[in-house]
Amino acid sequence: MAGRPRGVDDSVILRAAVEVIGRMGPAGLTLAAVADEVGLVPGTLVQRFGSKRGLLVALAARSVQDAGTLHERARERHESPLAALRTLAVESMSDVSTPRTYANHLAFLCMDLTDPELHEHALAVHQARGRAIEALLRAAVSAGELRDDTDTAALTGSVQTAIAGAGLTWALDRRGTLPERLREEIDTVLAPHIRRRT
Amino acid sequence: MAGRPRGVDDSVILRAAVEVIGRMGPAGLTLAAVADEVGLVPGTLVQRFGSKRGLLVALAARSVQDAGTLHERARERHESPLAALRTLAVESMSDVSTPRTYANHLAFLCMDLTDPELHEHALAVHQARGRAIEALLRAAVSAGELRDDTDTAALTGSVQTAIAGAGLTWALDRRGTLPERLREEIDTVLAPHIRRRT
DNA sequence: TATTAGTAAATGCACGTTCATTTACTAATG
DNA sequence: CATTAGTAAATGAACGTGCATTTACTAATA
Repeated sequence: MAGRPRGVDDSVILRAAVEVIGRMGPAGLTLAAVADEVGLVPGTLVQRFGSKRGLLVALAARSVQDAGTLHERARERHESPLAALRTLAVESMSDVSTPRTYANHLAFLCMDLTDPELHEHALAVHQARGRAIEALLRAAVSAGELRDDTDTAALTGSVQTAIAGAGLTWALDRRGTLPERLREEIDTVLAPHIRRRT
Repeated sequence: MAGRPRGVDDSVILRAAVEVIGRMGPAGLTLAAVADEVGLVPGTLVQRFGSKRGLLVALAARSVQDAGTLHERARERHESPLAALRTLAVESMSDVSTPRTYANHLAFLCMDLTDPELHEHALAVHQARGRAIEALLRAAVSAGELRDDTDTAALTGSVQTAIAGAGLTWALDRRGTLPERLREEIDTVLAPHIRRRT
């Protein structure tokens, strides 16, 4: 026997939480703020997720899923592997609109890093992205976009630190747009391995 | 004229605050925690810094000073410019001992980024480091360690994102030590510009 | 003794959480 | 078909806690 149907889906609540984090930062992520965003009351969120921490765990779990689908989509595109790589980097930041938004999301990520269970999820996201990047780099080698002697594993690490560094420095100096900065840094890292046109 | 002398200096309190941030993260940075660390009582800190935010501002101001002196020291060393650059990067992280510690400090930095006044300080630190890096890069060109045609301004940006990225990815995957990771990333960025031995 | 540093207790606020109650729906039953 | 029982979702008003801040007081110097 079904009871009263849910007014808002879990996914809507989690999206709202992401929104709140971007606007208010981790300290502003209160159950009241999230509940307000979706037209519920704080206690309801506790009942549905068990606790505030339960909501955070659900949020982290969703991030892992998202990272996976992002990977899928990037591979399905019919662009060149390197173009797909740049797109992947930019789209993985779809929640970020301003430097402050990025700073808030980053602060939240850091908060996760101090909690064992949440760190597991954050690491999973990071590794999923790493695998996606390396797959695209390999494809780029196969497609002749990168030199044959490219160490794709090492280059993957460089690309990831470039992406992370671009975001953080952008949050600090606030120059230009994030997509610009990401593309710049990625291209700089890739440059030595780009295959010259024959 | 002067009344009762202060039992603990401001600098000691600020150092304690840094310590607490590293251990507990921004959320754990309470006046009680800091006061406890130095053997005072929360109310005293409010009286001395005006408010909790006052303490944060003082902390940010001290970071700006520190960044400057770090620059000075790096230039005074009798090492090669590139060696000094690597040392500068490592020593600018002297408060960081574990990935978690770094994550906590980073989260605190991000917190600052959402406050206009604190962001000013954080930006000043970032720019001071940028100037130090560029000075060392220029010196490296003069000393023949880097190629003459090196675009030191552009390379400065790359080095800064490499440093930032190395820290963040290290906090995520927790592989190796931070100094190792920093040196690795910096060397990768510098590699294309290193002058071959004659 | 005048002045400043420090304390201890009190205040007020924001937050997560709990719980009795109400609402909205489904599934039996006559 | 109309009615009733059953159930899950949501509410709103508590409650307790942890925190920054205030206030009245004490301690230590010059």
